Amino acid sequence: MNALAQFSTPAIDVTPEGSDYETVRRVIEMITLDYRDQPSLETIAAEIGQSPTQLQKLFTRWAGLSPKAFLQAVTIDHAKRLLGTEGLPLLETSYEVGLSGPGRLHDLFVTHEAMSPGEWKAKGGGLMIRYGFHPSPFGLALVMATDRGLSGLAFADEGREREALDDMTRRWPNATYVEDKAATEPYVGRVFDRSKWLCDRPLRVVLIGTDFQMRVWQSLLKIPYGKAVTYSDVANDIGQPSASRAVGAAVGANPISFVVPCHRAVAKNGALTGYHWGLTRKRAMLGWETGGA
DNA sequence: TTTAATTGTAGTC
DNA sequence: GACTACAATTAAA
Repeated sequence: MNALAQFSTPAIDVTPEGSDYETVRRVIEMITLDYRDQPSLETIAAEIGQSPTQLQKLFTRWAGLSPKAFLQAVTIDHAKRLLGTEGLPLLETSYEVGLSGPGRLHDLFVTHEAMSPGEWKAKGGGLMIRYGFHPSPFGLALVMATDRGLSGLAFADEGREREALDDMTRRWPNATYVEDKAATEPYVGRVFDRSKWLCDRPLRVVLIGTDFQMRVWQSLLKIPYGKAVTYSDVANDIGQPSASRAVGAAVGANPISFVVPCHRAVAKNGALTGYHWGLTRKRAMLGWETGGA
């Protein structure tokens, strides 16, 4: 229970970046939710308690786009464009990776190892997972790592750290969890700093899930930066065209969000559908990538 | 816009 | 094992 108390303490201003996202999140929420009666920047600023100019600046610094441009970047039209051009690159690319091995997957150089639940249960029963909370451009990030590589990445709103932790530990109940910020910290820098994406040393991740989920995730890893695919595209890619619904479920179960670019999967009509850690965050990621590209 | 068809998971019995 | 509810869907009426 002591640990609990520690988590529930709302960390108000962990870092500048952390609180920035909180502000940005609210802005995105407002302009996307009430797109019908498009609140002006002034209205939003007033609501949040900041001056319009200040807000404008903050937002642009964060996303690389003005709020207006950002809004446009997450519209259906834009998503459609990401989908449409260049035919079907996803389907062309063949798997050059077996179950495990290095690969140039999207723009992050990632090596992934697959582990089935059975394997996990047998071998991973006593496995230790180190975790830690770190600030990220999308709020507080919960990072989990085994000695073989990154195994989980989740997000938490401020004060909700406990929820995220529960959500992740529930997936692999047999593991031992130890808080160890020092061990997880390096991953954060690597993942959220785009300048470090191209690097000679691959990022090592460990995928834990069923066979089907693994195929889905590997498929997602092939989506290039700034592109998007539909759930049925993925379903096609793994050879089960009618399983789009199941693909959705598998995508949602992805334990390493962001690294596995689940935010690049959209519905067929271009709309952004659900997201485990909040639709707003999905929009934020997509917009963020658009801005930096 | 509502509806029916669909598939892999996880939980229950 | 079988059965059921559920999920980031989709195509069709």
